Amino acid sequence: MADRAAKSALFDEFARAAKALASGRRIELVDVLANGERPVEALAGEVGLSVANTSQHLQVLRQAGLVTTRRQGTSVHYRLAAPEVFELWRVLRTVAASRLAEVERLAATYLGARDELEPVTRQELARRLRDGDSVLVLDARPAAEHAAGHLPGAVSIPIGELRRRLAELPGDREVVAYCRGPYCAFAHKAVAELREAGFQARRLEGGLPEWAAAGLAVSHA
Amino acid sequence: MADRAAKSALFDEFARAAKALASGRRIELVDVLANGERPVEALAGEVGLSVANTSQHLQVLRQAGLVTTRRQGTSVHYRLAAPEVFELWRVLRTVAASRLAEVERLAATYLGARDELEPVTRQELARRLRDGDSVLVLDARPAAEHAAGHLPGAVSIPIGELRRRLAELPGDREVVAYCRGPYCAFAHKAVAELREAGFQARRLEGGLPEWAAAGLAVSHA
DNA sequence: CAACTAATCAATAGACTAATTGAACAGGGT
DNA sequence: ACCCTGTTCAATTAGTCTATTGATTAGTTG
Repeated sequence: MADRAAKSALFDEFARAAKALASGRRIELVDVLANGERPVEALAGEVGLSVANTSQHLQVLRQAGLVTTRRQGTSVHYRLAAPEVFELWRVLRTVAASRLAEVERLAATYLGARDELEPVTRQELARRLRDGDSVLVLDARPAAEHAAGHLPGAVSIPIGELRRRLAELPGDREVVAYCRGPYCAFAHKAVAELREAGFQARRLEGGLPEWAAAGLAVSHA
Repeated sequence: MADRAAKSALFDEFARAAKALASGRRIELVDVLANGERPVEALAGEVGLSVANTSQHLQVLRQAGLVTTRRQGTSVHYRLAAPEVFELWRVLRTVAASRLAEVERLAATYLGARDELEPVTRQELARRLRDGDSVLVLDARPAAEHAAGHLPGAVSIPIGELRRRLAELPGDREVVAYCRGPYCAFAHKAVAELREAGFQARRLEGGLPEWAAAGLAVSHA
């Protein structure tokens, strides 16, 4: 039947969207973009590729409808085309993490001995913030991502600046650090550095995108 | 930093799972498998490929952890490795459908003038079944999929047999037909044939997997 | 045990695809 | 005009992907 051709074409189109995510670099880009829009040059820096190459990857994502752009002056800002795109990435990593032992192993390599310490759940942190509990929330992401949205009351200290800005932190409050998500190393590193310096510190489960997706308050101030 | 290599390896691993879905034929396989386990030969028939080729595609899915197998006698039955795999396919098609105009166009080509008639919502059908409302639920999928699980009280009439089995249907009850999901043509065709024959017929929104994922009762009797 | 069935494997042809780089180009800002 | 940021192009290199064929393994049946 002619149906076969039509059906194939339709499912190939779905495959196109999957193909856009069939590259580690493009997934990294989506992971960063889940934290807010960024211009190409910044994205290139984040994933460690040339601007030209990053631009190519972004075109692939755009043609698959996963990201859109906004021109501001001379720069072009990319962002996820819809919240479902983050959802797609979230489900993808869930499936991969639960099905591929390899992911577990590589995550441990990259993030360090994972979960040596239980992370703080979103629910718990939300409750403590609501109750005015004494806790310092630390945003370990780059300043631009903090500016695009962050946890209420969070202090922005990009991971690279943490060591020389330790003095800014009060020693008597527990620190809860967060970053881009479960596969971002910033918060892990921050916690390690803080504990080494004698602070009481823990990591938040997930990152800002997960916090926002859970419907919790995001501050833009 | 050495971090880059570790990070790349980790995200490449996520990409592996996406790559498994980066083929229209493999997505078709997942779509069928969401309706219950099937042996290789049956799957080959469904997607219109040779058994050997189908087996190859299934290996790709298995290595990505999306499906698992069970040997029964001489045949090997494949099934989705976890409910999240269906969820992944569901989100993927949602993203693709809302972002790619092309999908809309191709879906119309394959399924025919889509939604000439509003489909019955799951909620509405569930209520009518609960209330003992007069409705005939018709399962247009192959008998094997019906056997693997179906809507409560549904009558199994595979689309290919419908025309010569019209006499079995009572003329005084509305017929609600369903199949594998929103991109399966069986229910569309069934409704067209039924209406042509003078029946009052509508399509259920989504198919069995969506019904099950919504937590509604699935009968195996 | 031989014959048979279902599925997988191995090898391969052929056709594409993908990632990347550097240079040229375009749009907007100063 | 000239600079900046991105995009596009052309070219290179290195695969990858699909589908096919024929051989092979695992399990069943007479």
